[in-house]
Parts: sequence; C-alpha cells; structure tokens
Amino acid sequence: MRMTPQRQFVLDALVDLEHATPEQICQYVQRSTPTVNITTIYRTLELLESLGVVRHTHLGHGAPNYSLHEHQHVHLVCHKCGRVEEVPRERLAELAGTLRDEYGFALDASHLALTGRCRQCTPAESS
Amino acid sequence: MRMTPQRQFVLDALVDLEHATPEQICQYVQRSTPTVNITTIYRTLELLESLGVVRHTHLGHGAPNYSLHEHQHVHLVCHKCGRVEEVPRERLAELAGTLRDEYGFALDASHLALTGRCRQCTPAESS
DNA sequence: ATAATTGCAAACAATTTGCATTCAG
DNA sequence: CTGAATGCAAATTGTTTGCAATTAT
Repeated sequence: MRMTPQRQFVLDALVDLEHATPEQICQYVQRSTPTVNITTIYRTLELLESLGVVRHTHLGHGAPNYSLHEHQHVHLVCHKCGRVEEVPRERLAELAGTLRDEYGFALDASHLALTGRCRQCTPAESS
Repeated sequence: MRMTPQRQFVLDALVDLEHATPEQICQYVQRSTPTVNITTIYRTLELLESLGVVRHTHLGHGAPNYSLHEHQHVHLVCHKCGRVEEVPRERLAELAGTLRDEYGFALDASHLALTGRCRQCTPAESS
C-alpha cells in the first residue's frame, strides 16, 4: 500500500469533516484538487475501512456516512427534521450487555444509528 | 384513497413475507399478477407508510425493509454473515428512557437496526 | 519492467419522475 | 367527465467495474 496524495486527501477530509458521505468527501477534496475522481474516493474508503482506519454507518436512506475509526459515537437521527445528534457509545453499555447475555450478539455501538424524534420535533412534553 | 387490487397485493405480500424489500415484494406480487409495475410497489409503500399501515427499516446497505406497522421488533444485523435476528422492542425500554431523559430524543425502537456480530460469528466466548 | 494506483466511461442497482392511459364514481 | 391510480420509459442517485494511462520502485 502506498500513501498516495489522494489517500491522504481523503484522510484529511475525514479529519476535518468528522463524518461525511463519499460524495461530500469528494467535493471537499476537489476544492483543492479538482482532478480527483469519485471512484478513487470510493476505492480509498474501501481500502481504509479494510485497514480499520475508517468506518461507515448508515444513517437511514441515502449514502453511508464515513468517519475515522477513532471517532466513535452513536448517532441519533431524527425522522422528522433529519438532524443528527451524537451520543457517546458508553450510553449503550447496558444494552450491549443485555444483547450479549441474552442473544450472544456483540453490539457494535459505534456503527449504529438510532432513529426517532429529536427534542425539537417531539409533539409534546409530557414529563 | 381507493383500495385497488395492487394495493391489496402489496399488503398481502407483507402479511406473508413479514418483511421484504420493494424488489422482493414486487417479485412476490408478480408471481400472481405479472403486470404490476415496481413503480406501483414503491408508490403503494409510500402511501401505506404515510397512512401508518406499514413501516420501513434500513438494515444497512441496499434496499430498505418494509413490514406491517404491527410487526414491531428491533433487528440485530450481523456484520459478518448478514443474518438478521429479531428482538422485542421492550428490550430497548431502558435505553429509550435514557435517551429521552438526557437528550429529549424519542426513540423509535421498531424502526431500528443494531449492527454487530451474532453468536455464530463472534470470535471467542470469554464469559 | 512490473505492480499498484488512478481517471474515465460505462454498467448497475435502487428509486423517482413525467406523462399518457385506464378506471371508478 | 374528472380525478385518482397505474404502467412504462426515462431520468436520477449512489456505487461498481473494465480498462487504458500513469506512477513509484
């Protein structure tokens, strides 16, 4: 594996953007180097993911969201407004324990999006 | 809204299949009525969803998974083998409470897929 | 030279849109 | 007749593939 400029660009983009779709990464990279092709973005993301450097999450419909592997958190995606909130993965520790004990399922808490309604979009406060 | 044959077919398909992608629903419907177009499947699913009759979940990459609204459960999707397990939504009650209290986030527990490794694909048992 | 990497165009899959046709009230 | 619903073809979006050109060793 060679650390080509293109690959560094993708990494740099992820450092700056924190998380982004392939398309967004591409646009970001192309601001400084317009010749970089989106195919290369995809291939680089695949490579970096296989190396464990980046990871991706599906936030619902549409393109997946890539981020540095270090950047671990759970996403709360609002059905209504699409806003994405982040929650430290420790919040899911209990759930992870339950799933492991009862289902033998090793939850990957950071490759995860939870959907629902955010505070702003919740119809009424009843408590 | 008229209860057309096509719409009934989609509903019937979901009753039988429990959950399926638009493509799978289309194939199922076309077995008995080959003239039904996949566009109609999409439009019907959208309509039924807006009526609250069906719902969909994203199980990762690829097409979303539709099911009857009644058919509520949480999906555990295994990264490795792709196997999908189902968990009653009550299992997430505690998490839902935490998210609501701390983030004002109303979790939609049945529109949800959790990813990780299933029992069969978990490298070792350490407890 | 040779093996890896890239860009480009074309293929693909999933979904949506425009529009003309059909159908029920 | 009139609006709703459908089918079909074409457009769109996100992604992958084939292949030739480029690059680092």
